[in-house]
Amino acid sequence: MKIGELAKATATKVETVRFYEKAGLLPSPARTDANYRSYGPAHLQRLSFIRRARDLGFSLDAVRDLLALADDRAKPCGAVDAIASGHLTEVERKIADLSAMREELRRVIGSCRHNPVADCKIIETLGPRVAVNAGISA
Amino acid sequence: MKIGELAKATATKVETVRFYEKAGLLPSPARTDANYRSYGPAHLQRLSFIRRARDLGFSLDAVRDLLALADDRAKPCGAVDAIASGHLTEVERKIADLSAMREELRRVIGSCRHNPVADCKIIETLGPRVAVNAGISA
DNA sequence: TATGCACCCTGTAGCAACTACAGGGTCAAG
DNA sequence: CTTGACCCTGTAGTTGCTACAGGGTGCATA
Repeated sequence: MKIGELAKATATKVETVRFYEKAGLLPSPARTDANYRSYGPAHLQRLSFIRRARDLGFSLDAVRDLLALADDRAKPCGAVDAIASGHLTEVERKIADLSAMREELRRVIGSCRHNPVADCKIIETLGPRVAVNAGISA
Repeated sequence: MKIGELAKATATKVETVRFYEKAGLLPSPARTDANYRSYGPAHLQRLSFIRRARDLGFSLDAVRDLLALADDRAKPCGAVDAIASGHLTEVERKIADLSAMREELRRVIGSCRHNPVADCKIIETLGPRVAVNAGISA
């Protein structure tokens, strides 16, 4: 399959596919006589892995690690586990942050309708979270 | 107060404060004789607003809009509301995605201990989400 | 056969939002 | 009077793409 098809199949832009190749995440495929990239099912598999991992918030570096581990199928699973565990912690933190944010946005949106900005709670909501213990002189 | 104090008070790096100034988010402060930036409480207020909004995932553009609206306190609240609503949708999507991810990570971490990578579920878990309706010939 | 048009190629430059120097100046303490 | 922590400007790097520019390929259609 050609790059455009692969891109479509994985909801990726063509440029991004080439970017992943240059970044060493996706192996360079065979080329046609016309120098077109020619992908097989393994590439599709791998790119969908990459996309999904990226969607799930793994950095390209983390994806690289994961792929390396996936390729070396004899190795014990501990390393994968470590990456995933580290990531889980991060994900849980993000969820907590975003949940707090969601509540504030809801509150803001709920309290904010049809009022002039002067009465808009968003400014208050977002404004006054200053670090206290910093010894500021003004 | 000097830039280092302001930075500390808002958990921001000095370079980032200067970056916000150059980006038009934080007004240029007065300077001392030594050409040091000299900030007042209004700057502290505004920077804490910026930091918090950024923390909550607003883009610099959105923050700029928010600040403009906050400055022009006569305007109706609708525009603020629109920005916040748009952002809420995004946040809810992110939370949903991350929650799904958290569940998968937990499952993976639970099932993956002490096995070789060949039996590691993380690869399966991340792999086979391919768009179906794309008319691929292989 | 020609001539579009969609697709492919490489390479480089740009985006957000910082972050990190390099190469200097300032100032208070010891 | 020097040492060290701070400040200044400016530029270049980072991540993860995205968007050209300037060209080549392949297939249908007039």
